[in-house]
Amino acid sequence: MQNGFNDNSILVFISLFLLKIQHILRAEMMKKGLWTREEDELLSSYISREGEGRWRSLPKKARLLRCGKSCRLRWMNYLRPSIKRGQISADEEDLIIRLHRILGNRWSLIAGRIPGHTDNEIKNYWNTRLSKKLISQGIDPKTHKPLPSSSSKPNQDLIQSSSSSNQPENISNSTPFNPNSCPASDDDLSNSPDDLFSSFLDSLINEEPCNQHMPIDQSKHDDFKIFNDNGNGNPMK
DNA sequence: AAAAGACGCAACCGCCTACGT
DNA sequence: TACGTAGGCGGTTGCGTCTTT
Repeated sequence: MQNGFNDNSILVFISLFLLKIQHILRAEMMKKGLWTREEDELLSSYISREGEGRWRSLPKKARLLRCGKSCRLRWMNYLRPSIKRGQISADEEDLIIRLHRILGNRWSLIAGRIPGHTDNEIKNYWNTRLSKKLISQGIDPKTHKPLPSSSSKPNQDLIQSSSSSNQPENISNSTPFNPNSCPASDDDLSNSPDDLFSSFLDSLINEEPCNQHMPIDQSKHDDFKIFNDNGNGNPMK
């Protein structure tokens, strides 16, 4: 070739082009919408054989016409054996409200403390029931403070906005979690940051006084970031 | 009985962080 | 350091079902 290209480079180019076309066609063919029983069985049996992870390559290996994200979501929210998929009890409902008052819309963190229920399930439950329940009780579901007395009746604007991004007022901007303070017991002194965060949450949920805040070492605990984020639900960089 | 509206929930989308190269 | 990929999260959408008219 005189212009700088040889046969090999043309072949490479064509191969890459065909791969791209294949990729586009596959994306176009991806199925959306509700999962069928057959798809659930394919996904479950594949994960039971190969385990979780590698979601992007999973659909092809499991012979599913779904994107990896869709497979992961289906497994995490519905097919995992640990999910109990039942009615949320009154105790759990109370816990969700307490946790939401502390954590805001951090559904995954809330779900982490409600065994057998997923973040999506709790998010839906909050948006469809609990927020309305609080409004009917005269409580602002965003701030967990009493609504203005003039609007004690359910307010449609509030109902609609209650699902939008919000932040807990009482914690996020005032009292950050300090892994070094307020151990629940002497044993906690040797606990991991996760345990300490858990104890911290427990103390907040139970409204125990915790006023021995010490200088904070944020690097010791990832969950600390939730109290210092940028307002969109994701920790600050 | 049928149409319209409301509701609940599964799933999608876009953005982010973590991690490997 | 920059970039690409995978996984995770919260907000939103859209569809099926239920209720009301």
